[in-house]
Amino acid sequence: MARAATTTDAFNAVAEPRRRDILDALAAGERPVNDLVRLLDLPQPQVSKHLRVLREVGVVDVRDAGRQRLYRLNGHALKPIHDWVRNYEQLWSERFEQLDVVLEDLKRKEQGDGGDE
Amino acid sequence: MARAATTTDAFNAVAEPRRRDILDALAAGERPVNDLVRLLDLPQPQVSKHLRVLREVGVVDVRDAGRQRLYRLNGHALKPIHDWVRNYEQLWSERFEQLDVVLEDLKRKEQGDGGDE
DNA sequence: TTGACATATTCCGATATGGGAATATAATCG
DNA sequence: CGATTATATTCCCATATCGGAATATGTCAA
Repeated sequence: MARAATTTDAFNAVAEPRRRDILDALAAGERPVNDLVRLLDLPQPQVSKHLRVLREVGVVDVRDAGRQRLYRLNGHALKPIHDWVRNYEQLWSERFEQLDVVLEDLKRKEQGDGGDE
Repeated sequence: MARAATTTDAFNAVAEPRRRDILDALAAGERPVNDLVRLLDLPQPQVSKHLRVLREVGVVDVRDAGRQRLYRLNGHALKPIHDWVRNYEQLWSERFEQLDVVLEDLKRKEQGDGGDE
């Protein structure tokens, strides 16, 4: 097998920076494809292809509006990513770094206890 | 160009579920490779390969210990993912969903105001 | 209908992938 | 030293990718 398809997951879909850019642009609200083309300065077919991937993973929804297709963010599909990475948040939070300092202190004290050195 | 290398980003590195499993296992603390092999029930070469990717992206660190190599999580490298996805958190938070209800109410009222219907 | 606009799909090529299997490197033990 | 343990690397292959270019589909307007 090769690398998992981009349409497997939100994780895989969002690994592509252009697709994150698209989502960031859609955060402001529903937009037609050409809006995104202008905003991101990408060829239209590329944008359509990226949108297809995002749609297949459920992170965007589409709505027909005359000859336009309005894309809208569906944040729910990003929740698994958030839920996963959230477990590591403490590893860089300030409070945790403070805790680190305290633990270092304790360790040093403990060692001081053991010997007379 | 093809898809971005897995070693480009934390985003790309972490798109592979086995690599997330490895990180989850390392969350409990430093571990030698064979521990991971047993825990994840994967062939040892695979684990080593995944670890290489994770190392290149900086999400794990290694330390030599005799004939073992102890891998340790480096959460900081995951912060960009957290920072990005965090902006969307409100889209599925309960408070936001409550707000949605309120906004719907307002809209309905407004429409009721406009006409006599 | 014909034309203009908006979007989607298809074909192409270069590339990196993850898995399997085999093997290489490195460190320790007797 | 040779044997064993722990880990890393290499080779092979099937596959999906992104980008570019061209083209297809769909919708409105005159």
